[in-house]
Amino acid sequence: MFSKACEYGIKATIYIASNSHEGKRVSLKGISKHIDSPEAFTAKILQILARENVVNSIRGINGGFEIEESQLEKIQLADIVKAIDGDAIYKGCGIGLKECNEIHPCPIHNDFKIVRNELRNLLETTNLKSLAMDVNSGASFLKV
Amino acid sequence: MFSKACEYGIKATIYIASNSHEGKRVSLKGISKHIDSPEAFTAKILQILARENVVNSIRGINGGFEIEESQLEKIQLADIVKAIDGDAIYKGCGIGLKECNEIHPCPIHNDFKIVRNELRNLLETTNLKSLAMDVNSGASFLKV
DNA sequence: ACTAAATAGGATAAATTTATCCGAATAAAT
DNA sequence: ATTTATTCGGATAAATTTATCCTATTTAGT
Repeated sequence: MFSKACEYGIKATIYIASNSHEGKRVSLKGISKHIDSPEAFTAKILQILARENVVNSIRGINGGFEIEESQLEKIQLADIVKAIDGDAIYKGCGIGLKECNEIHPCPIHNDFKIVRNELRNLLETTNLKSLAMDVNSGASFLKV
Repeated sequence: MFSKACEYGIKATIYIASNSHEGKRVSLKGISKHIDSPEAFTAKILQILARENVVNSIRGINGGFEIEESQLEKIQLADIVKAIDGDAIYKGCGIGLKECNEIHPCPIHNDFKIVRNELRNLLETTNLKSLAMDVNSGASFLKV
């Protein structure tokens, strides 16, 4: 479904969010440890997310990654996915037709539309704050 | 969502089905032409599908691929996807946790479950015959 | 038997994704 | 100023996916 890079990106961002929500900045090392991801590869992904303004990166000693508290409710899962995998997954045709729509549908267009919209809805309406709070309360987990 | 191989596999199988439904056997060449896919790569995918008994392959002159009329209603999209990509896409965790379930959920588990089940339902209840008939009637398309 | 047309399957190449390494840049602390 | 901890970014490597090529095998027709 999502690329590995995107999976790491989602987990990393939620981890950063859950710490930012508690006023803590986290380092790459801490992130990859907590989400169980390869450090250098995770760094690349965080670079992308920082460039796309999903997370803030702070260089130098005591640096790391954080998200402004005020942003936590504004950033949606879709922002992360879009930055890393693009939006084909929740906008494109299920079997890769370039032109696939109501008047020129692929064979699974109508059924797939439902899945895609469900996914799109999930991604576009789930904000970081709620995800972070679930992790903080122990209601959900980022690894294993 | 699906791999390229799986997209080709789905399109190829529907194309074979739509011809089998009309009593016609089709060749690799004809398939890749009609679904707009690389011939040799498509051959590999058809090999897999033949091994998994999704399609029948007939070697030699006048050979090609076909599906028994009686099978058209029995084969579901899920059979194709499972043979090529496996079932992780409609059974696994959205962000790749090995253990992700009600008592140890990832942060998107509950919302993602809906998408996954919708997808699973689509794949497991859509049979080849209905897809083939739509293509034959001009209601849906396999390329562009 | 021979030929021609087709799939099977092994070897390999190209492209993309995933992953690592290392020096540069940055910033705080001493 | 120097040291130290950190991210940035370029280069490269490893793994996987996508794609091609070529020979073997199979089968129908002659």
